[in-house]
Amino acid sequence: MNIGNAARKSGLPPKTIRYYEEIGLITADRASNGYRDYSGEDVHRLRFVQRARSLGFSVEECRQLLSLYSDRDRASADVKAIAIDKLGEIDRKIAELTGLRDMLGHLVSNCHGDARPDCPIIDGLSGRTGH
Amino acid sequence: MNIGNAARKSGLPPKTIRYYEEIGLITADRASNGYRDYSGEDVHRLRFVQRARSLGFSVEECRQLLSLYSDRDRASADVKAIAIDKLGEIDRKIAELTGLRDMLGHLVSNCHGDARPDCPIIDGLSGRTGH
DNA sequence: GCTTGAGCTTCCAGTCGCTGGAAGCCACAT
DNA sequence: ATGTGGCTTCCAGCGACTGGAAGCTCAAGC
Repeated sequence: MNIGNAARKSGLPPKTIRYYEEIGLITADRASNGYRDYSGEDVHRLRFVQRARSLGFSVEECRQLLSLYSDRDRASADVKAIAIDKLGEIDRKIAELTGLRDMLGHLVSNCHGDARPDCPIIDGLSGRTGH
Repeated sequence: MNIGNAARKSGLPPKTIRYYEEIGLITADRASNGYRDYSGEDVHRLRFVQRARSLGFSVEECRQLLSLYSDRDRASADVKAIAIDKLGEIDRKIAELTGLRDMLGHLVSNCHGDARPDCPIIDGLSGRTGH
């Protein structure tokens, strides 16, 4: 199967698939004409990576997960450990963004937003509290 | 004031301050020995950018905000528009991360996490539902 | 058989926002 | 005089792609 097909089936752009090969994440066979040739299993791995990436795993984590995925004898605990780490990271990120949202939301709601130059958002950013 | 001092007062590393100068965000005077020389107002701007960056504004947005910050006659509505955009972006990001968290959390809680190779996380990523 | 267009190949460069390191100048203390 | 630390410049690299150029291959239409 050509790269375009594999791209359609995996949900990854061809460029990205070539990049993954370049960094040694998922390498394909080559046909006699030099084209990359993807098997069903290759596509499976590509989709696996696509899903893992969209779940926030880094490419390096995908590499780990792929090797765990291929290892029929690995313990589920190994996988769970990685996933739990990731979960904590996501939680931290959500908390950070929520704090950020509250602060910015506060600034926005205090800004009258008209033609006058007086602006609590700018004041807040500049460190002046306005009190 | 030397760059090290400005760095301490603004909360930005010297490297970052030089980078900001390189991209024309905040440029400092030069002393006779070639050292960058920061005024109190410069430090104010640096801290302004530091805060805006930590609130999730991109460097380009900081550039806009800085020009609005320096413009005594701009309308607060101009600033508010940028901030509201950013707020929507942050909300979208939070929603995305929350969905992600739920999905990954679901996978994790279904994984027994012991020495057995059977693992719902891997199965979930590979597209097999397990039903 | 020839042309056309799409799809494939490689390689190089750019994105964003820094960050690290090397090489060399400058300032101040001992 | 010597050391130490801070300053300067420039170059390279991070992560994860993405865009573009130049050139090869394939399938279809005439």
